[in-house]
Amino acid sequence: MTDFITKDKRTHYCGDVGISDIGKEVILMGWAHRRRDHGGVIFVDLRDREGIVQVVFNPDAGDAVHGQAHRIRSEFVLAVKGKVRKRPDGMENPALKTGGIEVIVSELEIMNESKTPPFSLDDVEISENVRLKYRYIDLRRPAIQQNLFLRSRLASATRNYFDKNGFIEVETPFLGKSTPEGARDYLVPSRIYQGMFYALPQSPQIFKQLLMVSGFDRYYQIVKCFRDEDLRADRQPEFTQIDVEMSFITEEDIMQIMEGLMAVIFKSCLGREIALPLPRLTYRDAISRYGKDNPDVRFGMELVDLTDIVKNSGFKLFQEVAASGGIIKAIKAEKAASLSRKDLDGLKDYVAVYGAKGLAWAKVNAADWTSPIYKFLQPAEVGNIGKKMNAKEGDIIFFVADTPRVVNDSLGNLRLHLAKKLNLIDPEALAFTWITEFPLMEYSDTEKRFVSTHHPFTSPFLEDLPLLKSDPGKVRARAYDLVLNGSEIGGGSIRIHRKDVQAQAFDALGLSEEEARSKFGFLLEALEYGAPPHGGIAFGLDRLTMIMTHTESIRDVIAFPKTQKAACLLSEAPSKVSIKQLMELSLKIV
RNA sequence: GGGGUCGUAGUUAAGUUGGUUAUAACGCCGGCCUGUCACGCCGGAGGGCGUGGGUUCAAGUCCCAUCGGCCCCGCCA
Repeated sequence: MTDFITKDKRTHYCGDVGISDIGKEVILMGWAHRRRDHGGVIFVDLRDREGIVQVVFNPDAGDAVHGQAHRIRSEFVLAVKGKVRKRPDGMENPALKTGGIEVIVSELEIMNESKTPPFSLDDVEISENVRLKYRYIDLRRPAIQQNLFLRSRLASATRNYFDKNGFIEVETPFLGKSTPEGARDYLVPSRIYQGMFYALPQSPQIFKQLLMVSGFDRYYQIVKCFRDEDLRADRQPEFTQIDVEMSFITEEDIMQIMEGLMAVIFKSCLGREIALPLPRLTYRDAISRYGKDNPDVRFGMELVDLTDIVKNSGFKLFQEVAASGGIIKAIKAEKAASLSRKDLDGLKDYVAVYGAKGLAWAKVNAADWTSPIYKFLQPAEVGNIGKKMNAKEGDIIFFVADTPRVVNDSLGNLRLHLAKKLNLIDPEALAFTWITEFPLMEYSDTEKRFVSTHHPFTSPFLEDLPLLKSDPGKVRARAYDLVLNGSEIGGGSIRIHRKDVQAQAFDALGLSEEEARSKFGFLLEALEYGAPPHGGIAFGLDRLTMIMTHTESIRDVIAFPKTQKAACLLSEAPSKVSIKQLMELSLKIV
């Protein structure tokens, strides 16, 4: 009897056995992916993380091998010893990396049996609740394993890059202090201080700034962050950031370092070259041309402002919107004849989600337009619009007239929607854009005050400082986001390093000195002890992995993700806790 | 907080205007089979339709509530 593992070590991964191993005796361990039992000869596809190889059980191998092989079922764990053989002529399987060879088994151990799995690893369309409940089986699927391997290589390349460039990785606390502003905190009750709570970090923001005050100069960390907000296809309550902070630098230095990181990551993980430097767009231009601050620039179809052309239009709606301070913008879908009348009407519902009360469209013909609004427009208007939009026969123009916010929002999203529908996006393209000059703060209708666009420690442009009191919405921030293929993959800023400027910022945010002192007192005090000029950035590791693996869901790049209701179907978290636990924390469920 | 969509054997789905014992494929179990690779052939088991109410002579099919998966708006500095 062979003593697998203790004496006979595995010699190869299944997927690594190849032509060069012909004639060798190998020892393989893995899972029975599929069996084909012919009564006589039995074939088993043996699978491990590196791939699949066909192992063959011949009747002449004896009962201890061939007899046992009849018992093998899906996902049994096997160890086999055997000789690698070139497959007989015409029996090769080109679909398999190892399809040129097979292993003739001389010894077999069934190391473990398996219940019949709830789903086949080959089925692609298993409902997600089943997949998540049996995540450990789901994670056996090669496609997901590939995602996690790439994620690991990405993290490794990142650490390597920062190590080479003089950065130090420092761990910051998970149990911290709840801060106002920003996302809802996950809270952790304190046993020792009854009635008090820690908060899990939304990001290590303040601590990394303190590390700059301490003189570490260049910090990075690959770190979990927690935000108790509602989930989306690209949002999980716990997610991973590549967090960076540097001292004695400007925006340019940070952007340059991060562009280098992107180049290294894409080169080492995917073999792709990134042309540097990366293109930039101001926030203002991004909104104006794409309607969003995370524009997908893999295709055109930019937003065109028609307000001047149609403000005196025969179409009353355009006239009224323009008169009341609104704007009229349009996008042009080229050669969009494939869109039916029904499609066009359906798009109305699509933009309604973003607050648009209507969506006008116009099919451009050789001499006129087919459009519900054509009859209201003067010929000169039609001509000017067509000219400004460079419209050609077969194009379709979409108009939205509303407040700037609604117009940009709805057309910006419609642009994306149409691009997908019309197949305008090259799935292999990598379109990076830096977005700069964000507004420092925006007015919040719900809070009835100005709130930070980025966070309250973001430095304003010095020349805009005087506006902080008079017109806070106009102050530009020294903040920057990196957008890749329409997804915000990172963002950061130059921080305020002087206490007096920080106080002005808090003041503009409506935070009193006492409030600021009680919430951020330790940071304010630190700024008084020789804080260097500093700034940083944080990247979303999960989103970056999504783009690199072409996955639609963040759950496909996280080993054990939460559902949209923030539950773990595998472990059944969250769960009730015992009265005893509650008592220790002096908590009562209301 | 709101909108949409889905929930029927282990899995993926079908299920007519409510009407006998709820279909299929794959999987599973048993038998046969020495070159398959989605092996093949023969036979078989398996669910009462997410859950709880209601309407009806009769409910996967209609109504109400509720639970859960997914997508979106709000939210996410």
